Amino acid sequence: MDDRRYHHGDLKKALVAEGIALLEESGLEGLSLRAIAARAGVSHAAPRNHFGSLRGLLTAIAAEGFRRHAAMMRAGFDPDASRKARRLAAMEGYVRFAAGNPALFALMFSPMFCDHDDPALAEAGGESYGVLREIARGLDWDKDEAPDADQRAEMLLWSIVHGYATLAGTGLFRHRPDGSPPPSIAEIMPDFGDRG
Amino acid sequence: MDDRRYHHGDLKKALVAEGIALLEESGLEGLSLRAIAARAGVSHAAPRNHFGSLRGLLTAIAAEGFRRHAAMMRAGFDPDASRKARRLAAMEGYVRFAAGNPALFALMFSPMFCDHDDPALAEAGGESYGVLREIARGLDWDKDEAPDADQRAEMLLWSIVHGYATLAGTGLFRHRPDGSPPPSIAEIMPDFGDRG
DNA sequence: GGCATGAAGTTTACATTGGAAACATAAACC
DNA sequence: GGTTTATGTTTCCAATGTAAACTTCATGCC
Repeated sequence: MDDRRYHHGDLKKALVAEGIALLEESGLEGLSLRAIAARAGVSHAAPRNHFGSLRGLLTAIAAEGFRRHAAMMRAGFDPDASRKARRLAAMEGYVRFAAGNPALFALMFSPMFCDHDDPALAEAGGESYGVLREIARGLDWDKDEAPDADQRAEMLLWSIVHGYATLAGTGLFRHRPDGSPPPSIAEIMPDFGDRG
Repeated sequence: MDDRRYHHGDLKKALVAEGIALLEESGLEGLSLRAIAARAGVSHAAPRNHFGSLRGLLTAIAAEGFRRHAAMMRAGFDPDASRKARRLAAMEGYVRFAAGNPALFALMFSPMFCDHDDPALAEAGGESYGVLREIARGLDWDKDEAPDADQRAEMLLWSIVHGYATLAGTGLFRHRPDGSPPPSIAEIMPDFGDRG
């Protein structure tokens, strides 16, 4: 294989990969269409053929991010564990992803950079949300008798874990009086019961 | 007063005000140093004297945002109401601010745009956080006996309300099956008790 | 095999942006 | 009254995303 060939082979995948790599090396501010293209060894106009615009490329990157996000949530999933344990494991995966990929995580939830109406992104996001639905099911909290109990349990759980991940990632949580790192998500998660 | 005078008078304040206005008119993507300067009727190099760089200006804008944020949280504060009622009122203020000023809210929490180490921003943010501490005090949840119960109550409350505000603002919460808007923060907030 | 067709990349050009430096104006201070 | 310093302006520059014209190459058809 000649590595100086005119056509790249699978530039689409390569651009997404290089974009993610660059994102974690230089953060969101270091990201640019030209930098990504250079890393992939193509001209800065090449991405246009595959993604239309920078926004399109970022949207594809975000979609890949959601796939990895979902995977990391599922990573600690022990099917034999209690529902409560699996719930916490998934939440910790959520937070671990945000902490390990801060720039990518920020991109994924920024309508400024990526287009949440894009079908591919919506599907990838749905994959991630699916895990959340799974662990929210059966969550027993004080308002469970009402009609949309399920949706509201999902929203509560999502709010807690997303808020924690975002604030922790932004470095806004203060250290403990003794200088140790702030409490983990497990330490602030209320001990909700389970129905069924 | 001649409005063509060379010196502006209070350009510093004007730039922050125009920045916020532009932010809510055109969103974060419409924001630029040159656009703000033009709105204030000065050249694009003028802001440099007061803020050093675009990042400095955005940081000042974020600080003003936090002041308004704190004010809106305090807006529904009835000193005679129960602690629980005040807590919910402040949380609703938090969410209302985010919904009413989506771009400013996003800016305030984006380390990409503003410098959270800036003393002025830190102080303004502290003002906002102070309200949160106030309403978190006495929150009775299942882990309250432990040592840093207070900090953990603050973090939990903050995570819930910030997560909700962010996700709702990004439009990620789905509408109800019947088409009505997603549950409010009051509808998903667990009914924690109060100590003391 | 030869050749049209279109996908995939490159080159060039352009408007916009933030920042830097040199300069102009006015206010403040002695 | 003259100097100094804050405050704005002008001009220039490098970087960025987009667009259009051009090039290369793979594919399908006769």
